Amino acid sequence: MGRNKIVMKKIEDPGARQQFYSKRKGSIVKKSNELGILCDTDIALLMFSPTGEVTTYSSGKSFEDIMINAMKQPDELNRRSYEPQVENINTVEEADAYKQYLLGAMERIKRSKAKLLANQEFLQRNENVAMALVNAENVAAAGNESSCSNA
Amino acid sequence: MGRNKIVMKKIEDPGARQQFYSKRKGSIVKKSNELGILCDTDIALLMFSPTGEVTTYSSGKSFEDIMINAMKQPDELNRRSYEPQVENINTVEEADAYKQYLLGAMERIKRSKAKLLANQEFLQRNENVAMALVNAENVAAAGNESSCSNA
DNA sequence: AACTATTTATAAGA
DNA sequence: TTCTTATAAATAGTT
Repeated sequence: MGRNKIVMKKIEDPGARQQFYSKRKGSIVKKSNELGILCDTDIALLMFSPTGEVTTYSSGKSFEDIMINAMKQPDELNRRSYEPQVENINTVEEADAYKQYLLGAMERIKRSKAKLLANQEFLQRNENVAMALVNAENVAAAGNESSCSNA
Repeated sequence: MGRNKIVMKKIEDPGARQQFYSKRKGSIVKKSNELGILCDTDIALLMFSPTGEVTTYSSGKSFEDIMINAMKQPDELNRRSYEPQVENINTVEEADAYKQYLLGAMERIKRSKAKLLANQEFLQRNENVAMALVNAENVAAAGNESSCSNA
């Protein structure tokens, strides 16, 4: 959208390419932000500049939260699963870095799960107490007596 | 860009919201594709529709390849690291699903690393052979003799 | 899904 | 780099 139509081909001049990238990146982030707000939905963007600098954008939630949710869903556009294409890891160092990331993620998920289990147990215990109270109430009602307990 | 300016606020009518999402999603994917081509760079998109359907787009490489590369880089826009925000996992089942994903990723990365190490050893061995040949060549040259070998 | 009046994005140029 | 402006594109409302 400008003085001339754009030609869909790599911009060879590095300066012009970087300039183009900066402008367009901004608009895509802007549009994504609008979409996230107007549709109240999760959007995640990840882009590399021509010089290798990473930009992420995520609406509301963190980028990885959105990723985690996506892993639970089938994918509409490209049918690939979210499996690492390991061909793209070119050195043992890169493999190790990714492994470290995964180990960290595992550790966090382990702690998270422990917390969830603890919460579940707590809720279950509360439910048991509630059930006991309801039963006691029923018995009491049947006997036309009433009693209250906060225990 | 239309008959009226847009109001930056959630579209409450579900039908209108879904329609808006479809239109805008298309343009963001289109713009991202253009950016990927014109700048010859990696772009990854992940969006949820208002009804929870996931769309991903990735230029060239697979979505997760781009993710893996991004994990090796500092992030410009949002300073969050790519750590799972475990608050977003609400059930033990979700935690287990994500754990299974991570275990799979670990396994694949392990195999990838083994392959890389094997390749490195192979290259190292070849380099040793090459060095030996070069040395032999130098010795031969010093003695003004020449010999060829394809071994 | 198609049509347009308008708004928005943006390619070139300053 | 930032601003300006002519023009291309996107798109809101409508059908």
